[in-house]
Amino acid sequence: MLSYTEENYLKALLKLSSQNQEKPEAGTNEMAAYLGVKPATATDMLKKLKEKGLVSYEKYGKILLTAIGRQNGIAILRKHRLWETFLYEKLDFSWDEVHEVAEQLEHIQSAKLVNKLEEFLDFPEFDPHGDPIPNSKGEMPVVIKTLLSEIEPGATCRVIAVKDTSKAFLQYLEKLQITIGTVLKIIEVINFDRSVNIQIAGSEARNVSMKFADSLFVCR
Amino acid sequence: MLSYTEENYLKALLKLSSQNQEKPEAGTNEMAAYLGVKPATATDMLKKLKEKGLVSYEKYGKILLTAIGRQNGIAILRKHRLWETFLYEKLDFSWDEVHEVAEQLEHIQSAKLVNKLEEFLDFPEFDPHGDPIPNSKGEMPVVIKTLLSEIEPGATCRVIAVKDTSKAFLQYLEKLQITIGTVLKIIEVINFDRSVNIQIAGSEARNVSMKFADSLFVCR
DNA sequence: TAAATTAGTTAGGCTAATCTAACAATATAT
DNA sequence: ATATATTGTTAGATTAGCCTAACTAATTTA
Repeated sequence: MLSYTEENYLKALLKLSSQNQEKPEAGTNEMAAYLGVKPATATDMLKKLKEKGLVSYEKYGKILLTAIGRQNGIAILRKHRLWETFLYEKLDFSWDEVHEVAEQLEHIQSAKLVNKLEEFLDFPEFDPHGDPIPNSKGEMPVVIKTLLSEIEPGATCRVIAVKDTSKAFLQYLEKLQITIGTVLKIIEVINFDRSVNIQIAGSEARNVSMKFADSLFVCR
Repeated sequence: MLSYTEENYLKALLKLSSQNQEKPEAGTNEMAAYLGVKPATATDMLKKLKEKGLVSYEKYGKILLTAIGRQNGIAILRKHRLWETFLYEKLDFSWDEVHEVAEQLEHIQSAKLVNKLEEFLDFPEFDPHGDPIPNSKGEMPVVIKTLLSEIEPGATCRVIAVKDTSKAFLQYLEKLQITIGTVLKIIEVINFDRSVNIQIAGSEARNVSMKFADSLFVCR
């Protein structure tokens, strides 16, 4: 049985390692920053997780999840995303509110609960942010994600996920009436500041920043 | 903000003090036994809760919840019973399975979550065991509960709640097809062992033990 | 490549919640 | 009313998760 805290470390490690496929390991400082603790604390916990066979790591070396560690991490991710979906779809939570409550709900221990919840939600494949939900075997759909900033002018694309899940960004999206599935047309890229003129769901064109275009995943 | 553990102490105190109206206080040993800790641990926590103004108590004296302590306890009870209702009604959990998962869910911190959940469940007044669910103001319906063992022979009554919530009892009830609302007719009380012959929802009469008749609340 | 910077570890301490063992107060029974 | 039993408290130790300060290893830069 994993503690609340151990689960958070595994989830962080999973998140950080899946961020770029090329670098499937994380650093102590990076982890600590992500979890809001000091590096010394992370070192302690890593030793403990290593003892338990959940991560592989040597002093000053790379930190990697073991198969079991990854499996556990995915189980938590699954719960997190199912709960987000529940809050969004059934309880009318907004896009930017679901995360912090799901952070708590993901630690509830009950295999029956998560499976029944999944059934109740009709086996969703994606959470409200467009991220894939692992099934009970830990498998999840692989989606080729492209940043909005990488789409060539003139092309049309569909929003499939957010890269940035901060409240500020999610609230801005809501204001722009952009959600998962919204169709965007790239009108032009302004060379001066790399900002982009886009058309949202066929309405009038408007300008968004480079930072914005770098925070949204779309598919062509 | 209360810790997970503090919440459990408040809930225990509320439970023990509402058990008999005549004795609205609990003892250290009683509390400790209920929570599965040693009396010394309970003493420590009581001092802490007193510091925080949640219980009133002096060394070797009676333990009572303050108004604020009671309020907090009721809020937890409300969450517990709403989650039980959710699990039972929406996720097809059985009567005897809801409690242990609700024990975890009741500690989730989000005012919005509990209110939205209540709305989603259509403002239920009673949980699956027949216990009243406090509303957002902490009020709950007062129900006059009579034990099955106190009903006179020949009379008819309706099951309104269970006194014993153990798995063994709940599973037995399920087997007998007794649930909240089931109508029971008392045929006779056997003097020898105080067992009772009852008719369940109009079907054939059968004998149940004194212990059984002492574990079920009915209304006339 | 040597110095400076960054990343990571160790040692020692703190707090919350638990324990055991010993003790003190209260209640009960002859 | 005193002895016994029950109930409750204190003191001191333990563990998990966190901290700071001081250190060491690895990496980057001049």
